[in-house]
Amino acid sequence: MAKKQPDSCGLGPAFQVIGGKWKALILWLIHTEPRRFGELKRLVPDISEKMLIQQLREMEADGLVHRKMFHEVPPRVEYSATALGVSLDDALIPLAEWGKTYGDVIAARRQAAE
Amino acid sequence: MAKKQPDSCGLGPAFQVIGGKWKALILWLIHTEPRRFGELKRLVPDISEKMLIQQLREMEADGLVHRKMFHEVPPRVEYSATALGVSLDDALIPLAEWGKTYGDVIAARRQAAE
DNA sequence: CTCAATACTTACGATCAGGTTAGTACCTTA
DNA sequence: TAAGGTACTAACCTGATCGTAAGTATTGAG
Repeated sequence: MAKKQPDSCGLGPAFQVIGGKWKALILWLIHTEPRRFGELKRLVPDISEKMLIQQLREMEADGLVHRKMFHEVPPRVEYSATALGVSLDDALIPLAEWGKTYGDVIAARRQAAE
Repeated sequence: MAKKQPDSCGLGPAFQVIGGKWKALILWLIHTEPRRFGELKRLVPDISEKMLIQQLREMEADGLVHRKMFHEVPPRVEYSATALGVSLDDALIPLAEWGKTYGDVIAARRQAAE
């Protein structure tokens, strides 16, 4: 679970639910279409299975993600974003835009400072 | 320094510069008017001096914050947001709005799950 | 009768963000 | 002469976060 965040201006709760290394990326991947567990694993090759489930479970507990299991012969589970999850994803768009615009500047600056 | 973030959709760089427990709050406090070190300390009473300087230095290195020192008798330093810092702050507004809107829902949900 | 595929679960260890406490140098005021 | 305000700096420690590697249950294919 994410760290305690001080709160003024409402960013605290937001960072609590979306903070960490993987959650934003996972939410992004499921925010339009449902994805299976193994599908997500393939889409995010650097994540371990443990982390993937852990993050999905936490997001499910926070109401951002819906989990639907099919009782089939090879087990099958689909994860999708809830309305709350989609709203959060929308709120992240400007930040993503900022990153796309200034990411290179930041990277270069860090490179130079190394 | 923030954790390595995987990047697609541009959120990686953004989280790198604004991630962590204090940076967003600090940026918020200086994004309109310059603030002195001690002023920030008073405004964020729970932060330790070490963390405050550390975060300010990192944000300065990332070009979000400008540091101006006055060579005066009691030393004096003012921190202010650069144009880049202000643009990042703007990009955070929708996320802050989301937090203000759904923060209570999340908190209640976590309370219930405890 | 073993093997592969699915979606997990568990145990352990490493790493890193964050916190605590103390100390620095400068000058002013009492 | 001692205390206090300013803006730091440094050493050390804890605990959350993240990663690695292995094991689980089910069933169908070969």
